[in-house]
Amino acid sequence: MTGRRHDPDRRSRIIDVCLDLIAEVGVAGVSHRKVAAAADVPLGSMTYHFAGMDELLREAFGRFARAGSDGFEQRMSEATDLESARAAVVAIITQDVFGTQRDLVLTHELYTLASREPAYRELTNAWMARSRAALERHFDPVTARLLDALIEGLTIHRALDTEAPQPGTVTEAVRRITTPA
Amino acid sequence: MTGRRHDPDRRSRIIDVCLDLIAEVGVAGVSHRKVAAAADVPLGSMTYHFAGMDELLREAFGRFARAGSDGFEQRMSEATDLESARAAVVAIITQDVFGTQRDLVLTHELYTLASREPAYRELTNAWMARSRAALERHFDPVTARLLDALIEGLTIHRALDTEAPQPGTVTEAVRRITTPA
DNA sequence: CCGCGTTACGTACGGTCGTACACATCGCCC
DNA sequence: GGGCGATGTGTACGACCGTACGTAACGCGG
Repeated sequence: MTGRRHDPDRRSRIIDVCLDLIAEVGVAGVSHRKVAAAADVPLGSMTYHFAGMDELLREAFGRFARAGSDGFEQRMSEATDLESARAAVVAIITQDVFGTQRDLVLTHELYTLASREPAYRELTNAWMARSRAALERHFDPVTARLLDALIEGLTIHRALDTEAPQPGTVTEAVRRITTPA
Repeated sequence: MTGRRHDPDRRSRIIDVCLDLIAEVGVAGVSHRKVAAAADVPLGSMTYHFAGMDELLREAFGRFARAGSDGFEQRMSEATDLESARAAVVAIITQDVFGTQRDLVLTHELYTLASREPAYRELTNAWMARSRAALERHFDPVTARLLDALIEGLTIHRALDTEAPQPGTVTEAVRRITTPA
């Protein structure tokens, strides 16, 4: 039971390093050998800890999705009224969950996998469900759904657009979407 | 006797087949050999027609982006007033540009590349610029920008969400975004 | 009809990949 | 202390990869 020689978080570290590597070279460029080298573990550790590349990828993106979801919920839970809820959504879009280039790239990689393979779609579905639930604490279901889509779209634009976005644009979009007829 | 010798559209066919293959197995799963087999051309044709994998991918996604852009412009050009412009946007989201699973997957693959490599970001930027210009024929610049983001977001949700979307949701979203204070 | 440049192809090479599997190293129990 | 499972590692194998390059098939001016 106690027989662990070294490095109890090795498995977890491999997963983290794998995410970093994906952000850098893409899922396409990741290999057992590169992850092993980056995590400074022997190649044999890869097959020892993970049944195959799929298992590693699924665990890595599972962790990533859960982390994003947690940040989202946290941010929304701090809002108390309509105005602060709107502000929370703006914060999520402009600085929070996808603030870094790393997270933006990882999000796209995950979506790409999800668009083709059902196993990954479960991850994105769970993520979207949690986001919507968090939004529904402050908005009606239809608005929550639309907001969720808007967040997605504005995030992507922020990721790909080269020209800097207007500061008030996001605020304006959130205001319009959260203003029913 | 070796047939095939003269085949003027070969290069073009390779590009099309490459897109199909990407949709099926992802950029990660594409190789010169697989494309050659799928297009029924010898392996040597790959290096003959394309300097390398990058060139093939860039041409393929260039064609894809231009096709999507064309459809977008066409659809918007048919609108004559505010109401028909709104309807055109709804049509784009729900049935048109990303109507097929193939196109959805390809869009994500392109975004993933663009999020990491500037060469592909030029493609997505040109695409987004054309979309915005088409929208600005009917909407003010800020609204056009927001609409563009909304289209992106709703499209992604349509792609990944398993549960069927409410029919009126998209219409409602477009109405809200295109209704300034 | 004949060279001959252009176009296109077949193949072979060096490299990276995932993974299996023999083997080393440890803690524990007797 | 000595065997013995459990835990972890090093390495080798076969598959697949991109690409370079020698060579064959063609069109055409002479």
